[in-house]
Amino acid sequence: MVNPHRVHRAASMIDVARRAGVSAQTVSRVVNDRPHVDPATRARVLEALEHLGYRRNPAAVSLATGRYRTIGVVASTLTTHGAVLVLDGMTEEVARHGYSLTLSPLRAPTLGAVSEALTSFAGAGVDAVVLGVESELVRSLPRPLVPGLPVVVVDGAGTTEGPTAESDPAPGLLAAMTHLLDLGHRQVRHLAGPPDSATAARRRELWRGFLTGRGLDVVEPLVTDWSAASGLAAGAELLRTDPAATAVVAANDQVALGLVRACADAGVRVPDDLSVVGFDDVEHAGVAVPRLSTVQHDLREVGRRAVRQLLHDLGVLPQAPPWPVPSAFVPRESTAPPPSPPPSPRAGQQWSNSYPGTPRGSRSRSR
Amino acid sequence: MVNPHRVHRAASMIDVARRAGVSAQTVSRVVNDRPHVDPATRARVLEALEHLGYRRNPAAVSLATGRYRTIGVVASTLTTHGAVLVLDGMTEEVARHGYSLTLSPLRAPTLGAVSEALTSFAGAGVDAVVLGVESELVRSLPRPLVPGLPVVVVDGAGTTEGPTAESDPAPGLLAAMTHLLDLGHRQVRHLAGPPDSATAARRRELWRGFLTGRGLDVVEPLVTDWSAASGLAAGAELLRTDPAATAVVAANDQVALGLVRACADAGVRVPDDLSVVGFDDVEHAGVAVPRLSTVQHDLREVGRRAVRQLLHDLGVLPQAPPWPVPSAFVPRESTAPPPSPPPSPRAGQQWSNSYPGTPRGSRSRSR
DNA sequence: GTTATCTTTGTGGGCGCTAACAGGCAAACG
DNA sequence: CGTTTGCCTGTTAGCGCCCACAAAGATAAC
Repeated sequence: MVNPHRVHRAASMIDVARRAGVSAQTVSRVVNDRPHVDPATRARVLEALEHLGYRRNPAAVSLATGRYRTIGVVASTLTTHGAVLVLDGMTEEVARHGYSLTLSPLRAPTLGAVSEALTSFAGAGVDAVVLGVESELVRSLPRPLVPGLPVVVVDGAGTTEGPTAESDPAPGLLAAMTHLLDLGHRQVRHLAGPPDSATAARRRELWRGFLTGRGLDVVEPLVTDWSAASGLAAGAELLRTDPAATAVVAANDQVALGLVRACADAGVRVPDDLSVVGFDDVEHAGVAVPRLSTVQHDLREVGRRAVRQLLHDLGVLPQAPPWPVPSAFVPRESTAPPPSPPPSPRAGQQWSNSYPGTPRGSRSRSR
Repeated sequence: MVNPHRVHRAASMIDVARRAGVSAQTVSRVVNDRPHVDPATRARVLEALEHLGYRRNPAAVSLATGRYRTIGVVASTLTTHGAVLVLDGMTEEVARHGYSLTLSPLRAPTLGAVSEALTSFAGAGVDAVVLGVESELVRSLPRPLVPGLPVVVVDGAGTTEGPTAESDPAPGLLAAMTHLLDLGHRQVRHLAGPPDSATAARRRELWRGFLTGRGLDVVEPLVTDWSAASGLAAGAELLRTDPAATAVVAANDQVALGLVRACADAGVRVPDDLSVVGFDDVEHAGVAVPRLSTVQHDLREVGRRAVRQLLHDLGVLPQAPPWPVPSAFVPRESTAPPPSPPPSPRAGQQWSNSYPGTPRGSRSRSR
């Protein structure tokens, strides 16, 4: 026998061609929906395709074309809800165009790990890459990241080269600040994200700019790592050291929720004693006690557009998507007027080493 | 010129072979770390590999070997935190073995969509598949799902064929129930997950079995879709229709948190008036107000083992991982003794059409 | 010293597909 | 009526790698 007996070998183009009485090339044309095939021939080929249950071998296609129809994702971690939403949006969009998504984990958020993941992708079956490393360190990577490999950085605010896939915190955050000021707040603090995060920096500077623009007090923000636990810790410290604050804008919802917890621990009522604003509008924000006023942005859309951006860079899509994706403020229950007429912005009024959890002046909420 | 000038073509084995003065086959042997290569030759090849920055072409390898070193993931949606953790664990484990993960979305949780995703994977560059569709419908798919394609169903409790990748809710859930009974609760209700979810069924039956085993009252659980919103709705209804309940075990944390919100809306204090137990121990459970007592299980580990299971099925790993992954109860603040001596289990004491939000007998918490 | 065995290396073929080109044929044009 | 143009189809030559086998030399066995 010429061909050894193989169990369950999938039908190849040759098999289909044989059955339809045409050449493999014609089958290829039909499969790829290319012109210059006689309708009758096409019908015969389609029948053979169907009958044999033909599925093209992606490895062979990739080998012949040099294209993989795959987009790689380098994500520092899937633990933040935001990253997941972006990923979900990418999955969705990618499927729409017949592409696949390949995940590469990145345990350590170091430069070496990133460029290693990048180069491993470079030669390894990926046409483009989404860099989901929200950290300033991406800036220090040499550009272009990988020659000939389109890369889009998600939320890499401030990178000079090319568009970055991100949502614009300005509309929502500014609306939130305006809302707080309209309510009567003059002491609006910030619980910032990690120092090396471009996203965190963006939100922080928006907050700072707004306050200085109105000539209001800017107290250096406490730093968190985006987590609820660090929000709790930073929140407790803020309550202890800065009793003048009547409102806090947190870097994200988890931090805001941690702060709410810190308030509960300290006997500070939200929103009666302290107004809290989050960022992201995670699912839980809408059902938390109290329901969290927050800034909403469509991270799934960011993921979708990131894919479209890459597909455009690859010449698959004629149009690049617009950037950035907008955001909006969603007022809920965690914001209210300040408890008492705001003290005139004068310094030196801090209690140091007061007991944590000291209850502060409370008055019933009036709306 | 024979070869047209190409920009930036990656080095192939032939290029490496030429530089090292050997044949491509020898390079292949070195690259794949196979024996029967002279140490000196190996060194020369390694040098050439390094110098040319060689990376093997995965498409060519796959074409030649028929293996893809890739595991496909069919996930109904990434919106539940649990699914994300499992995915994260898989990503981690897969990387450890030099495999990749490919994502396939599944918008509609229908039989057709699942088998379509499955067959599309079958011919399309994947050695094995993780089915992350937590729904009974998977049971009704014909077995084997795809001939010659190892498949592992995550949390597909009750499927007869092969091991399913899951955690065992029993230890944690039973400990939680015991904890509630020890506290003095006799009216323990359940807010169940969706009816077509095997996971939800498992938890529900564990709850029911425990109660009937002790001769306690079993009130049919209200149904949710895992979301906080549905937990809020079901929670409100439970508070309205079942005032005898002193404790509720929710299908997951989101539902539990929704219930807590419903309590806040209705003026019911947690845990003073009602004890609440969640399931999953999501990040927010630990900082919620009150901190949620919940059942913790290592979903990342489930993901890791799912991959190892598949790798074992493929003959890559000699040992299959143990199943299931255990769970444990984490008591926190949302559970306390019932507000008053539990009424004797007698029926006919329901208030119908009482006002939602009617405050119920409260007493200060005593621990 | 001769034969068997092992190690080291190379050769040819093929995985399934596509790109580029080459014909054949019909219609359109001058 | 010859030629150009367009459509349809097939041929050839790889893409980069791995498998089976062959061939050489080195070593061991007798």
